Amino acid sequence: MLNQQLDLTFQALADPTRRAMLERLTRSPASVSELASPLAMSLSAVMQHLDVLTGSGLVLSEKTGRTRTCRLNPTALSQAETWLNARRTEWEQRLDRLGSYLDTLKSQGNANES
Amino acid sequence: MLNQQLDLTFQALADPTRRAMLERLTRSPASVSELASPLAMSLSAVMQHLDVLTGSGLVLSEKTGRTRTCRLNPTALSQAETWLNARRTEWEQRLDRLGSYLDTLKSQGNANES
DNA sequence: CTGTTGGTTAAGCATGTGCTTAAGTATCAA
DNA sequence: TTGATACTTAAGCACATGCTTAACCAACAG
Repeated sequence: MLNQQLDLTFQALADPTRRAMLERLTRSPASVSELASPLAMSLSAVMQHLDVLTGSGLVLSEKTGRTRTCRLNPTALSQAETWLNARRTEWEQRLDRLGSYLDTLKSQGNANES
Repeated sequence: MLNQQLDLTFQALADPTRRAMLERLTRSPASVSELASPLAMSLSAVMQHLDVLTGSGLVLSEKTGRTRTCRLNPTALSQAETWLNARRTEWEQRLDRLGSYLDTLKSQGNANES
């Protein structure tokens, strides 16, 4: 299912540490220890966050020598953005329809009201 | 931090049942049992999902008589959308700055096969 | 008043999440 | 080869999550 992808993406985005890592990666690719250095937790914990991020597809990484370089993958990001955008758009369209419906009611009401 | 709001919002969005409830609410407001009827779980479970949705601010509800009517709150939605948009935009700006460098990297080392 | 409907609350349980420490495995440098 | 560096894996623990069932309360309807 494609929805499973959204599960993983939103779940990954739900943690402030992981969002901080993503914000770091929007500036430039980084190694695991570069990602870890500003964070007040063990390297192992950062690795586990990184697993969530790569598991969701939000982050790609490859290893050269003994360092792993991580970078943002915008595809998964824009998929989540698309879902949110669709919801907001549908909601606004509904509001528009409701608006004109209310307008109709109003003019009808003027005719029907005693 | 105001980021706690993002935690709650993304956490709420990370569950397929809750996203289904939101999609239902984009069409029209609904009562708790209307929200529950297409879902294969107890009313109590739906209530708990609803608590998460209202707790994140994504859904507003008010009770009249014995029925509670729920409706979408687009504000929290667009806040999450804004965060995603900012990340993608920053990433694209970075890509623009480094575009030719990435092309160089690609033609250098990566003999990418199917 | 009596029963039904619509919702709410509480308890319990299995599984998931976010850490920790400890013990690896490969590089790379000297 | 010896040792530091950069990550990796495993185990364990406290707490959160996503359900369940059961009991409960507050409108209505008859």
